[in-house]
Formats: sequence, C-alpha cells, structure tokens
Amino acid sequence: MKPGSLDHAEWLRSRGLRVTRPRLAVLDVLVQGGHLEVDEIAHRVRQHLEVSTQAIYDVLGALARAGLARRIEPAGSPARFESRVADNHHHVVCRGCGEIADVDCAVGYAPCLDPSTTHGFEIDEAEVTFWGLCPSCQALKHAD
Amino acid sequence: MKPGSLDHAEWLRSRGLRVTRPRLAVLDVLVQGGHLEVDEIAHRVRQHLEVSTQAIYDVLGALARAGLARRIEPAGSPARFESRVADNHHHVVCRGCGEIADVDCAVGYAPCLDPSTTHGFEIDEAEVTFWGLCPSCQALKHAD
DNA sequence: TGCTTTTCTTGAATGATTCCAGGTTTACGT
DNA sequence: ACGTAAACCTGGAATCATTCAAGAAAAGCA
Repeated sequence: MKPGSLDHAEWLRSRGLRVTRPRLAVLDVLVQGGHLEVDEIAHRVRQHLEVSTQAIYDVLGALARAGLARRIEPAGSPARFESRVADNHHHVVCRGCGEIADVDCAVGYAPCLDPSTTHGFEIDEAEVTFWGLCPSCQALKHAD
Repeated sequence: MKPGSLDHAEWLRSRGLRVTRPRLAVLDVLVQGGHLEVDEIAHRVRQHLEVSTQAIYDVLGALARAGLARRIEPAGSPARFESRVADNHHHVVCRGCGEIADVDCAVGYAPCLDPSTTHGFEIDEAEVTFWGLCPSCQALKHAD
C-alpha cells in the first residue's frame, strides 16, 4: 500500500469527500512538498496512475474547496498548489525564475495582520507575498 | 487641452518615456482612480482616442516599468492597474465580486514587513492582499 | 527638415483553464 | 449485494487575457 494512503483517506472522509484513487494520488504528490503547477502534479500522479487532465483539475478544485490544499497564484504564474494548509504561512516569489519558498508567519493564525481601514469589508485572510531574487538568480544577475 | 495633460507629459519625460497621445490618455484614465482591468482602461481611453488593444498593453507595461502605474493581479482576476504608486499601500479584495479597495500601509515604505526566514532570497517588496467580503456581498450573503 | 528609434497598428498565436456531452465506473449508505 | 449519486473518462471545443510578428507612423534629436 502506498505511503500515507490511510491518512489521506481519512483526511478526505473527514471533509466529506469520497475517497478515490485520483484524489489519493494527488494528495500523495502534494504532501511531498513544493508549490506545484497543475502540469507538474499531473505528471507526477501519472507515474502511478492514469488520470485525465480534467480529473486533475477537478480533484485540485475539490481539495482546495475542502481546505486540504491551498491554491496560490502569484502574478504572472499559472496556479500552483501546496498541501501545507494547517498554518497561516506566506510565500517568497523569485522575480527571476518564479521559484516559490515558504515563509513562516510570525503570528500563526489568519488574518495575521489588521488593515488600518477596512472600507466595511469583512476580512478573513491576509495574504502576504514577498518578491525578490532567489540565490541562483542573484548569481546570474551579478554574472552579467 | 485635456485636464492634466501637461503634468502627465512631464511625468512621462521625467521617467525617460516619450510623450504620446495613447500614454497621456491612459494616464488620464488611471489618475481618475480605481483598480481597472485592461478592458475597462481601453474602453475609457477610446472615448477620447482610437487606440489598439496592443498599444494599451504596451503603454500599461511601460508605465508600470517606469513606476508611473502599478500592476496588481489578485488570484482569479485579470491584471488591474492603478496610478497610486507613491505610497506603499495594500489591497482588500472581495471574494464575492472581485471589488478592490485600498488599504493604507501602517509602515509606509517597502518592504513594510520582514519575513522571518528568507531562504537566501533578496527581498524588495512585501505585497499584502486582504481577502473578505465587501459590504454589498455581505448583504447578499445574509439575504440567502 | 531629415534620421533613427520608439511606439503603434493589424492580425494571428499562445496557453492555462473551463465547459460540454454522453457514457462508464466507482464509492458508499442501506 | 444493490442502488444511487458522485466522480471520472474521452476528446473536443471554447474562452479569455496576454503576447508575438512585421510593417507603418510618430517622437525627438541633430
């Protein structure tokens, strides 16, 4: 039996989602870490199981809606998904290559910042994205 | 002569950009406020001047690169542009209708937050996006 | 005024994502 | 085990924002 399958099945059930092979496979890929594009997720899933592109999108949508995955969409990049949802963490995005890394939130729960003026909005999340250059893109820049 | 044209020409020149009718027109639209999609900008510009879609994109790109406009791209929304660039402010986005409002930054300069762990990234900006429901979408929700 | 470079125009291409329709399989409550 | 609703399949087409390409127009310098 694949590693983690039992836990993942439990996660799905606890959120009212049916346990299916595609969902387990996608969860398996996600928990291995990273901030993956749909393409990459499909590719990895397909090393173990035949799944249609459509199903990958459906599954990711369901997982995100259920709070088992988090969809992130930095400007200029296609949607990416990650499984780290329990904490309220943020991201650093490289302006050069698009690489994304996690940044722990100092507060730890959402929203971790209070806006000064809310304009009557009812706010439930503060999303923080840091922009900069990753180590290898810094090296490239200096090599010019 | 159109309102503000002189100032806008000066802004463009001061950033090393040539002064053209499309650029002046786009600036005129932007300074009137809001967080506009390219479509909407094109529509407003075209009430005064015939401009190709391509030129709108080019102009917005040039203005953003020059620091005269700011591109914002909340997840799930096409790119939007605003002219408020002097301060380092943030945004609240309505999950219901996509409406965006400005939120002043308590610190006032970028980056206004320090990430705890940078993973070697060289960070130049902290982008904060608050998510929630605008007043009218709150009303809709309660009317269910 | 003429020259060079930038900017704009037109029209086509791209790419991620969604939708669609009809049929098949699968999960899971009873 | 059975029935029903959800999930998935093929595969195609559509959408929408954005970008590319090649030539024409114009800005600004000499």
